[in-house]
Amino acid sequence: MKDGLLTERQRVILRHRRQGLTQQQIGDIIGTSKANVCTIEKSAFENVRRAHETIQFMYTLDARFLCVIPSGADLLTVPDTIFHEASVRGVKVRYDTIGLINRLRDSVPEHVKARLVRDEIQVYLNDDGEIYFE
Amino acid sequence: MKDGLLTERQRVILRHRRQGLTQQQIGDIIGTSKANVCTIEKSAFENVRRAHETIQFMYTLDARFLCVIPSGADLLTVPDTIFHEASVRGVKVRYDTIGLINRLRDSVPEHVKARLVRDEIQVYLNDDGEIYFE
DNA sequence: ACGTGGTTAAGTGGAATTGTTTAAATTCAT
DNA sequence: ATGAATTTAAACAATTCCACTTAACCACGT
Repeated sequence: MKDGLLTERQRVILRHRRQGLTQQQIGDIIGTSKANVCTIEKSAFENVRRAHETIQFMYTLDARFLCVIPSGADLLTVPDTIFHEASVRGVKVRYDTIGLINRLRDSVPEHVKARLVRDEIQVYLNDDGEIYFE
Repeated sequence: MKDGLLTERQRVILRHRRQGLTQQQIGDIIGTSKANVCTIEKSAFENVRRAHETIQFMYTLDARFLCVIPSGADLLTVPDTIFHEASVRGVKVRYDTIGLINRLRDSVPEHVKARLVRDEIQVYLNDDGEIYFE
């Protein structure tokens, strides 16, 4: 029954940082190097990012699988695919073409390179038209 | 650059679970025992709980320390303590007495037993009157 | 050019997590 | 109360994560 993702060390550093202290100052206080403070702070942010991603995933549980975008697809063809699959299921997607592309880029940027889909992407659709990528 | 907290195994089990499958059925599908499915599902939920707690903590970063509720305090005395400390700082709490108690129970249920505060609770206050417990 | 603040990379010891099995215990509907 | 579903405990190997050091690198303002 541990508490959050962040370690005591990570929390302390985030707190001090929010107070405006420099990494060097924090290092002096907690007795370590500025490089170490930097590393710990970085992994703290990484943990927060993963926490968000995890919560995001839980939303996709309420969504149903819609389709898969194959690796190598042209990014600009993705919205039409999604609109079509959604209309088949009788659901109106709550994004337009541009909105969908932006949503995709925000959600799984590591799977997109310019106009190219570099890795296969799973698409999920909510009853209220929300879209999730994975 | 890993993605969320949940492992592939944990995500698959949560998905199948949401589809209504039993642990035995899932065990057959992914090739392991029902006991193992249970364990993995449990640790998945544990991870989700920690994700929530983590982003909850991030909110407290924007908040300032308000006061500490000592272990053994009567739950019903907590709101008045908080209202008083908040008014000293010139901030209007955005909850009434009942709302605060509910907020507290939702936020740190493991620190509350009936009317008794069993473990010390840190209280944080936002500029807009939001309250966070830890 | 120097100092300050921040970031990065490689490596290390120790702690924690994951998936697993086996076996026992518990809940729960019929 | 019988059986199915779920939960728990203990133990284990493999993996991952944490904090840390050292040493270097980048960007800046003076």
